[in-house]
Amino acid sequence: MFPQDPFSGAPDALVPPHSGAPSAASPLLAHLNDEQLAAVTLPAGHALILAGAGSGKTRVLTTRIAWLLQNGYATPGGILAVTFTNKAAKEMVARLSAMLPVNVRGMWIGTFHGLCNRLLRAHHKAAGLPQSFQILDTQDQLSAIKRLCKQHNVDEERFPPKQLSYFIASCKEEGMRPGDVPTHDSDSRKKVEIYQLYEEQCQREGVVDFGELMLRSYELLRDNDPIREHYQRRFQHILVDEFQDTNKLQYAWLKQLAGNDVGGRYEARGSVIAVGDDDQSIYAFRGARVGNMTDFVREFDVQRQIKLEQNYRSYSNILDSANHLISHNSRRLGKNLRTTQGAGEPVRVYEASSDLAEAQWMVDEIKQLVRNDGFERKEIAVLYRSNAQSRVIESALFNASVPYRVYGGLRFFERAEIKHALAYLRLLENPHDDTSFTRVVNFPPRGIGARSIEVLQDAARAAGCSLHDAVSAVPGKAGANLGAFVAMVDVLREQTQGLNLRGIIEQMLESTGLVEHFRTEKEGADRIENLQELVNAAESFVTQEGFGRDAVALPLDEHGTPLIQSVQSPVSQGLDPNAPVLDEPLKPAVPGIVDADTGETLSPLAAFLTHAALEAGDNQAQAGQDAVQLMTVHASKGLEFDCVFIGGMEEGLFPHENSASDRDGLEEERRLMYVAITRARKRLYLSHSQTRMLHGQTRYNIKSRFFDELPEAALKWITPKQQGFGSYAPSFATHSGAGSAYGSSARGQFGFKSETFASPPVPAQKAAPSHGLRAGIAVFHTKFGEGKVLAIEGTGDDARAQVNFPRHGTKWLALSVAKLTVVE
DNA sequence: TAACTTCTAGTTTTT
DNA sequence: CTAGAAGTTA
Repeated sequence: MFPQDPFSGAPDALVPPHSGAPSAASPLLAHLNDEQLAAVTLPAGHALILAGAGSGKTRVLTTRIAWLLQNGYATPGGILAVTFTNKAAKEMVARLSAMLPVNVRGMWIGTFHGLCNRLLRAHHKAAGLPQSFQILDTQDQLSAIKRLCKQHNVDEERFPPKQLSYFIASCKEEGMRPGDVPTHDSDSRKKVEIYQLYEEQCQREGVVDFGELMLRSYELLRDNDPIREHYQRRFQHILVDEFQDTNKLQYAWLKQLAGNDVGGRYEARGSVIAVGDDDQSIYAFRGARVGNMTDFVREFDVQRQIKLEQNYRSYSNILDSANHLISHNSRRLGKNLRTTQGAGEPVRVYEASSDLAEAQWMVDEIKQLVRNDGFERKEIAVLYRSNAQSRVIESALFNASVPYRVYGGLRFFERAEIKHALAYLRLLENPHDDTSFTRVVNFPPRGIGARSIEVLQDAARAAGCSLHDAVSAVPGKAGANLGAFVAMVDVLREQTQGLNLRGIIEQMLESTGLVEHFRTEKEGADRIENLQELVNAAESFVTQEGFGRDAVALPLDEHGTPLIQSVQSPVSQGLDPNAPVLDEPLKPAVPGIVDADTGETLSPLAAFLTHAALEAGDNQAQAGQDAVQLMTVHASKGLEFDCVFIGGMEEGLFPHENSASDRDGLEEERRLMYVAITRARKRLYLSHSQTRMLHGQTRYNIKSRFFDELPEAALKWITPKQQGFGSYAPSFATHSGAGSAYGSSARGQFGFKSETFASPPVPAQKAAPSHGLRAGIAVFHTKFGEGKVLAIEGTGDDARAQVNFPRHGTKWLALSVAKLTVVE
């Protein structure tokens, strides 16, 4: 059945039967549908699982692992499961420990970055890093680059640090070191030069950024045969979640773990199972390559592909809408979700006159859903394409006293006061961390200004040492102040020797004067509270899972042979699903990260700092509250709600104007819409608005093209005929007032407005163009003044004109909304 | 050094 | 419009 034995060299006992009915008697496999069962009990070999939204993907992944263990096809140590987010990794661990009464110790389950971190700590020597290297987050990386630019007199106008940071991150994602980056002009040569300098700086300071974490561990595996082969031998079963989101480097990393390039031909040892959904690929903009899915099938010679198309989440009106929409994309692997649930409520579509009116409608609707239909507020989500849209909705909810929660703000470990505290802690670990040094050298203020720091930096560069070591070279008062700072940190380091993590942090908060500083600040109370929260976070980090539970990387001897043989204990032992679950608390008995060469463990402080960098923490408090959930569509991926509102369904917004120009961009927007729709279980509401405040200007948007790609039968337009009155409705009158152009005839403005505003399922009246406009004529707009019509497009409500205004540039205006008069 | 003013740009984002 | 950054002044 298989062209080559994928398990060559592996113990026979680990090979699942290539055929034969799975033991359906197992309670593990109960309640799985045929597709899921097939995926869970896949025979050895590589496989691609196309898991549609709401098809029980996580369940399949975890059950697969449990099944492998239970049947003795794998040992915990032979399993590596990789995800993108900490949340997904945690969920997998949680579900797995609920399924198996055995601890998950021994399995490598984590994010790409988390696993890379573990690998690099264990083999830091081979990777050329200090054991307690620190991790730079995006903020830290940017400030490191800024510092570098200043030092090397880089013109920040021509090379904005933000752009450089993006450039460096992209290079690393492509697997390129400075020497590998093609250069064509002086600009790109300069960028590569800065990239090189940045690398040297990081190396000197003992820090790595997120990209480096991936790239360095990829290179570690690639260039170090014993280490690579050790892990290849160990991980017989590799499972990858959200495979459609992997970038080039992550895929290459997986290939290193799974097998070798043999004379241009790729031979994978273990079994790689990639789970993903090409229709939910929404991160191409940050380097994700959906193409990895087809590459995987080709390069791993994948013999088995399973589609999970049974959806357990949504009613069919919602699902039909999703299917119909996504069918407009080309280049799909092909998948159609189905459900056994009924049609459910139609998808409701609403047209508002303004963004304010749209928000108000949402609030009214939400109140009804809660009051009349008994939905919980936390089961109602409002999704939008871009963050700017949340404001109006927030204020409408606020004014109506509806509790809400906005996702996507600053996260706990990203808060300024927390970053300051962490910087001090880092300096305790590594005095040469110049990024942390500069962050807190004058915070709280201690009379060390920009001038002093400049002098210090020059001295450090001249001596080729860290800022910490260069302090003594700075003369005068500045030098004295700097000396006092360094002495304070050094004393603190002495004082905290032997203290536990909590003690270290409390001592630090005291000695550095951080808490004292915020006591005098007006907004300081919250910050002090957060610092207290940091102590709590450290406390629970030590006592809870996380620190201590993880697998120990097997130490290797100089030939790369494991010093401790992986334990081949009878796996069946303790795997009886009916066995009582041990409820002994997880103790930090075994340190999580061990040096493979020395057996040295990472200090609790270093481990906590790693944790802080890799897991920025939940954003915003009151997570448990019964509050309406507000978030971008991107942030909603992986979540589900009873009721979902998708606002701002307008051309230019969704699909976004920056993406609508090329096909790939538009297809990603469509996938984004697909993700948004499939979040809903029971009710789905779509809305668009005729006018919207954006960048301080009123924009007139026409409704999204995506409406035309939804099945008419599943939709219901609910815009009331009377809607559009009151203060929110833009007047249809011309600039000279309601009376002149249309007149307040017998028809009355009510009748007139209702027809104009209500958006019936379209083509009802396809009357001749009533606007009387054509290209070339001059028009007047109340806001923009006089302009010239360049083009007309569409009919009826969709009609819009491109007008060039001398003062405001060329704009597309929806004629059903914009106040245009023909200039005689 | 800190408070104040002016300027500018403005999708999506995890690790 | 409005947040964040850069520039300016006491």
